[in-house]
Amino acid sequence: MKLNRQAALRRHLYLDEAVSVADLAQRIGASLATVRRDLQELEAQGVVARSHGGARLLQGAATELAFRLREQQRLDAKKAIALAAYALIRPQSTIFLDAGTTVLQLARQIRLDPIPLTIVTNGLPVAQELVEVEGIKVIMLAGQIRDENLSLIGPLAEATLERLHVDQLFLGASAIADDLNIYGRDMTEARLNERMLAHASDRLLLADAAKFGCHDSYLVAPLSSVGQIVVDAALSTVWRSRIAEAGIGLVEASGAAEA
Amino acid sequence: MKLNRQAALRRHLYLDEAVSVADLAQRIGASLATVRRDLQELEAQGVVARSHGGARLLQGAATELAFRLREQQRLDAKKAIALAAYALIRPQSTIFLDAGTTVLQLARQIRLDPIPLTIVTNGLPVAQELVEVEGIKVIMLAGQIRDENLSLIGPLAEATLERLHVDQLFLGASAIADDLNIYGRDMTEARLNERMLAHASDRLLLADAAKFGCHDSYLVAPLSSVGQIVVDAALSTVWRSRIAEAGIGLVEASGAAEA
DNA sequence: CACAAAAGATCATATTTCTGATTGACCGTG
DNA sequence: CACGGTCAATCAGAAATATGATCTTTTGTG
Repeated sequence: MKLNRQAALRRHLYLDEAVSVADLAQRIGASLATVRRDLQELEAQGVVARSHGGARLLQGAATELAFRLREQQRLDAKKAIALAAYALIRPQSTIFLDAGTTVLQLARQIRLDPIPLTIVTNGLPVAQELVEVEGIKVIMLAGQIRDENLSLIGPLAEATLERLHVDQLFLGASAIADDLNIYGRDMTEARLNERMLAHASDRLLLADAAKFGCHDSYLVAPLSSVGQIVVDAALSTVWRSRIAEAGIGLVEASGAAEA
Repeated sequence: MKLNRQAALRRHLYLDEAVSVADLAQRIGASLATVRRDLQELEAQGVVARSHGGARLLQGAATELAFRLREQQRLDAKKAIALAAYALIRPQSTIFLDAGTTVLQLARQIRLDPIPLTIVTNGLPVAQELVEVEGIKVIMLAGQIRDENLSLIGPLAEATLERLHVDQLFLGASAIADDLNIYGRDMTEARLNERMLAHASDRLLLADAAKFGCHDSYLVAPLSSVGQIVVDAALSTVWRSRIAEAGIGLVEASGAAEA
């Protein structure tokens, strides 16, 4: 009850930047006193800043919230894809996990059912997930932390990459456009992702159906530079044939994913 | 109440490896049912494994618990030292924070009262603390994650270091022995710490009084390789004069420094 | 300085959570 | 198969927490 309410508060604050206490109380259906108390808590957590009459999200919390939301989008598809990708991992090998939300689900899967592996990643959440898991050795790239998705990027990350080679690369993507190219949201991260491709024997792209036919700002690499694509069942036949024409392997995640 | 009890459970499990439910109930002063429920929760959290009659800590949780305990030890002294060190930071500069628990307190202090800085670290908890803090740019070293304190170590970390130079280095230590050398608990990390010293203009050692006169396994560097030492008020006069003799600056943390 | 809106404090009620006892089910052992 | 020990489920009382109303204090505004 309380948590729902606070989540609703966050959502409204995220949507509206700055909202009055009275507004929030009305929208959520709680008393002014309760909203104030909730805002107090959120303030103590460093999520919001309060002023007379209202409150607004702190800049840091906004990006964190956006990340959480992105993580929840098409969660079932992501879990299904992660499960299919999990089946492709070879024990005792070295794999690379990038910093996307789909790949994060793969990390969760590995945590739930550990396989002896060396895992290289540039994603803080991925590392967090796999730390202290039995049989998993985690190696991180260097770099500057990108707040938006807690990835490590930049020259230092690329330099670290130069010293590594992995058996399998599991790559996420922001968009797979109609021109058969993979696109990303951040320039430096897109460039890093492109470099990753050169340092892996097998290259797998993890992308749910909604990513296909979209576009984003920065080119990562042509789709043909990956060997296999793991998608959920919702992918259109048009795209299936396109991928087949391009000679890229397609792995379809079966059904909905449950624990 | 409940949290205290569960903390007590963890502690007993940490001390005794495997303990019977009846034992735990008696030691903690709760009913069997309560202990079982608590163990259920801890099991769901992945902290313990239960078997008929008792429970034991999972290997991963043990190291995490040890870290938490270490973090709590002499917490007041660490906070006081962190506060004193905080005052020495110059805005707009680039500083290095190592992966120790004292330095982690410094990171907390910076988070509470942000200064525009570029912060380089090899500690995951430090990065976690400073991510998304206004005005702070966080850069991580590469490397393998060491479970015991979530630090990044190894050849990759050292290689990253080669590309960096910072204005100030804030170094923790496991022990400052009578031979006026700094010692560490892990060989690879000790070596990394030694390398850090070469890449900083100012070198500060953060250590509470209890660290002096102790010994540990791996040599980091001679004490004289740091320019200043930040300690709490409890440091003995013997050590004060020793440090003065060695020509090393001493910064004393004011305020509370009791166990 | 006066006014109104908002925030804080206090309190009684409602709700949730926690706890230990009881019961019956489920092992493994002799 | 009987037995001792352990576990899960259920329940009722106790304790903690959440909530909204009311009242007082603070804050911002003209």
